[in-house]
Parts: sequence; structure tokens; C-alpha cells
Amino acid sequence: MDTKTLCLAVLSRSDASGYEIKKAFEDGPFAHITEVGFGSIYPALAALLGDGLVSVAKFEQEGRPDKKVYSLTSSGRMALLDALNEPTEPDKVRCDFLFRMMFSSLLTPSILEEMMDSRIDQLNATIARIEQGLEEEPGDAGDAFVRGFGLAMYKTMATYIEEHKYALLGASLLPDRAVAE
Amino acid sequence: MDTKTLCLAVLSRSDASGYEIKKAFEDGPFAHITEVGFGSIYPALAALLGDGLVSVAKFEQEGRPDKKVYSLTSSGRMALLDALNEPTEPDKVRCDFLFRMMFSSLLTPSILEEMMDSRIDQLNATIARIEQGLEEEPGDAGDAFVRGFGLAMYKTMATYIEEHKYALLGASLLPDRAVAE
DNA sequence: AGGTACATGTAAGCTGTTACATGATTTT
DNA sequence: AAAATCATGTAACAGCTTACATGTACCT
Repeated sequence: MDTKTLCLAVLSRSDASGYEIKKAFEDGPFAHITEVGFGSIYPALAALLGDGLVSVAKFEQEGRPDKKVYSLTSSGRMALLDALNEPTEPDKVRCDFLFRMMFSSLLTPSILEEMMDSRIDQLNATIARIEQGLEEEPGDAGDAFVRGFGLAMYKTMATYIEEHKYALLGASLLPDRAVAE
Repeated sequence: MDTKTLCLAVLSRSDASGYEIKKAFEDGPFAHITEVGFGSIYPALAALLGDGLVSVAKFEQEGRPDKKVYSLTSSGRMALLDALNEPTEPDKVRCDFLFRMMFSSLLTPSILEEMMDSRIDQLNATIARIEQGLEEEPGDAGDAFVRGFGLAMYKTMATYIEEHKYALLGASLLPDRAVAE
């Protein structure tokens, strides 16, 4: 699942520009799968074009660079199908928040609390965004599965942090004392 | 949170070899945070040694390369504290499983079912492993928070897949028909 | 006046992955 | 007999991130 495949995937749903592909991974139906930057997307699109897997249509715009809308070609569609038939890669995560929590005993309670609260806020914002998306564009069964999956995960995280917040904060305020007494 | 910081973090808990550091991210207390490969760890350890952030003790062994056990130096401990005071990075995920599920309509039901079942099995194995770890070595409040967090996530995933499995399979077996009738 | 959204692209640098190299011991 | 565990390390390659380069239009 490299950036090229990710672009093919978005384009299989609808034609899009590089800018719009990025949005699909931020807000759209491909959120929860991964993030991708412009620095990956534009070169990937150029490579796909070179390989004949996508075609492009240019639209002139005032005061902006021309908008380049890409479409899958039939070889592009086949390349996507091939990629989908490769063995599934293991998921990759890198979670800095959990890393900090492992060293919560070295943080001051106020910083710790601020970290947890801002994470809960972020999570709740994401949850609201997904719920809104579910109403606006239903999508097919796969889309619904993925969005529901993301929703379940974010809710679990927010709830977990809320429920264990004071346990961590308590341990931080009363380092060894609580056990001894 | 680069590999160097990750190594410092493990060493702050106890002295360890490169091999043992890797295990800490596979099975040990640092699971759920990220995976790291030997190809990242050994060069990171060499760099940390060059910067005086860790020291090393060699133990001769028969039939194996010498075991090199690294320890944090006081500058290493400070470097870790500095890293912990930097702003938290956003989490990174790349989930190939969800990506496949988005295109479940292109998969045969048997392949789709096999994908979901094997994912559930993997998840249950991980859950069992964490629960065992929770009993064996309790750890401090931060450790417990992180392990509980991981546990909650894996359980949510397994449950979600189980509960929505037949919805996806059903959509795959009866493409448009079900809606029309 | 400043921030955000729109819109594309390049280049250097940093990081991580994978394959290679070597090999004994223990478990299944 | 095969696979996993123990044990370290290098080198090439692939990939991603970040900074740079450019500029308008709208909203607060």
C-alpha cells in the first residue's frame, strides 16, 4: 500500500486532483486509513501518468495554478485490482500520545491533564466529523464498515482516557504515599 | 519520537541489549506504541554511544556474538527528559486491513471472510498476550494505562469485525438485489 | 491584518525497511 | 527435519517529510 496505490484507490471512486486526493485522506472516505502529504501525492501522480495508469485533464483557473483532474485508465484499474490481491500488510502505528503516557510519572499533573484533555477534545471533534459524514454521504457497505470502525475506535479511546484520567493523575499527585498508607 | 528516543526510553526502565529492546516493542511494555526493526535499533544504539548518551558492557557468549548490554548515562537521561518535553506528535497509522475492507465489494466472499476471520484470530491472540502480561508484571500507573488502552482498542476492533462481518458478507453476496426486492 | 482554503510542484535530507552475512541451541 | 530463539551488524534502497517556491480570494 504505497502512495501510488492509494491514489489509484481514490481515483477508482471518482476523478480527482492531487489536492482533492489529499482531502479524501483527511476528511473524506479514506480517513482512518492513513495520512498522505502533497510531497508524496504529486510525485506519485506524475509516476502513474508516466506508466499510463492515469490520464489527466487540465482546467484553467484565474489566480491559481491550473487544476489537473486525474482519471483512472483501464490499466490503472487493473493495477489497483492486482494490488488488492496481494497479501495484506500488517498495520503500522506510531503513537506518541501513549509514549508520553508511559512516562506520565515524569510529567507535572497540570501538563499531564492538559495532554489528556486536549486529546479528548481532538477525538470528540473527529467523532463529530465522522458522524456528520455518515449522514451526508452514506457510501457502500465497505465505506460504512470503515467509517463505523473508525468511529468505534475513536469512541473507545475518548472513553478510555476519560475513565482512567484520574487514576493517572492520582498516581502522579501521590507518588508512593498512597500505597504505603 | 525517533528510534534513538525509543531506545533511550527502554533503557530508562532497565539496561538492555539491542535484541531485548526489540522485544520490548514486540511483547513487552512498549508494545502498542510502535514496532522497530533491528535495522533501526543497532545504528541508533551506535549513534547514542557516539554521543555519550549510553554506555555499553560486553558479555562473552559461546556460539553467539557477544551480548552488548547498554545503560543510560546521565546525559542520556537528560536527553530523554528533553524529548519528553517536546510537543506531542500526532499519531500515525497505516491500516492495510481497512483499506482492503473499503474495496470489499471487489473481493470474493470466501477471501473476504478469511481476511476478517484471520484478523479476529490475530486480535484475540494479542488480547490474550496482553492479559497475561498484565498479571505477570504489573508495572507503574503509566504502564497500566498504556496496556489497558491497547487492550481496549484490540477488543473494540475484534468485536466490531465480528458484529459487522455478516453485513459486509451479505452486501458481497447480494450486490444490488437485496435493495431492489 | 491575519488566517484559511485553494492549487501545484521540486529537491534535499532524513528515516526506515529489507536483504545480506553468520551461526549455535532449543523446541516442535 | 524444520522452525523459532538467541545475537549483532552493514549496505543499499525506497519512501516519506519538510522546506522552498508562488499566488489569489475569502472570511473574521
